[in-house]
Amino acid sequence: MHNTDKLKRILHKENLRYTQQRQEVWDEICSTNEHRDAEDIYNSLRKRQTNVSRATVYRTIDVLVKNNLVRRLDLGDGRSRFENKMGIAHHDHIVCLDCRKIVEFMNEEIEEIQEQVAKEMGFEIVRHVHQLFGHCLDEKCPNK
Amino acid sequence: MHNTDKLKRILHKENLRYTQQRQEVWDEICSTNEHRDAEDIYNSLRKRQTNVSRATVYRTIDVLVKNNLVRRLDLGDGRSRFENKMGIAHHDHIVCLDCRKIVEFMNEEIEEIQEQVAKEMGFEIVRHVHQLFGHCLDEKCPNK
DNA sequence: ACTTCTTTGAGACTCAATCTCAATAGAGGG
DNA sequence: CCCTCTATTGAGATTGAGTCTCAAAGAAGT
Repeated sequence: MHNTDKLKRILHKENLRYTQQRQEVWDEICSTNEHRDAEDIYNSLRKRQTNVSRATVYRTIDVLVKNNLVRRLDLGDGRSRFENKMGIAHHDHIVCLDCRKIVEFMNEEIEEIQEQVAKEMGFEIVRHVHQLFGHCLDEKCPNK
Repeated sequence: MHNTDKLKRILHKENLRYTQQRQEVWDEICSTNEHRDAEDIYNSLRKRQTNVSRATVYRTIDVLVKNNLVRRLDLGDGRSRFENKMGIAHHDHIVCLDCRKIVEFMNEEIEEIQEQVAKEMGFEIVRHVHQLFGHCLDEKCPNK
């Protein structure tokens, strides 16, 4: 995997050292496409005997987010979720209020209009948050 | 002012009592169109000799938000902002990363497309969050 | 006025996230 | 390979927004 190279590159750029712990955190984040919070990631590491402290998990995630290897997701419930961003196209999220399922969506038209709107109002967009909350029509969803 | 009527109506609907403190909090929120957090509102009340406890401020805001008199805004910085919603049309927000200025925007086209997208993905939207973060081109902005 | 039930306030508590600082460990030079 | 110079780590303390507790105060109906 080139996960190691990628990590080494950004650490070097940031004048940070390549350490076992940072590699472990990055590996763990790359291991799934779920939307996990820092505590989940910390627990997954412990479960496989990899002891990285909570502080290091948080610190490493910050570096990864800053360098666009990871995306921070704020769903308004007080803890940040994280998703691996490597080779993943931009998208936003729809969240089911009943089963907490998170689905991704992407609409080029919305992206363009929002860019246009910002321009008209004298802003240069750096990032955006677009989340839809509602009820899914899934059979297995507790609401049905 | 009909602020009193409106408040009394929702308190009655919720089987809650009409109290001086709840009126004070609601009045304070109605007094500006800024996007303030709970602490700001609490401090404003104290400044004008109106002693309402922090707990009551939070509790009252929750009731107001639940009943659509107030909107809760989560800008991802860890504290909720609130805005009076009375007679205010729906809108979303653009935030300047440099001067923290908050500007409102509304685009019917985006609203329609997002509704369409959700439908296609099997969701019924209840609410949404759409925020743009970037740099404003204002002369007075520290970035310039 | 009496009774009942809700609300309030002060401060304790929660929980995610950040900070502290002594001990540990990269990375380059000799 | 060792040494020195820093950066990093981990355990636990701390922060800060928000919530909870519970005794005292206050609505609202009779």
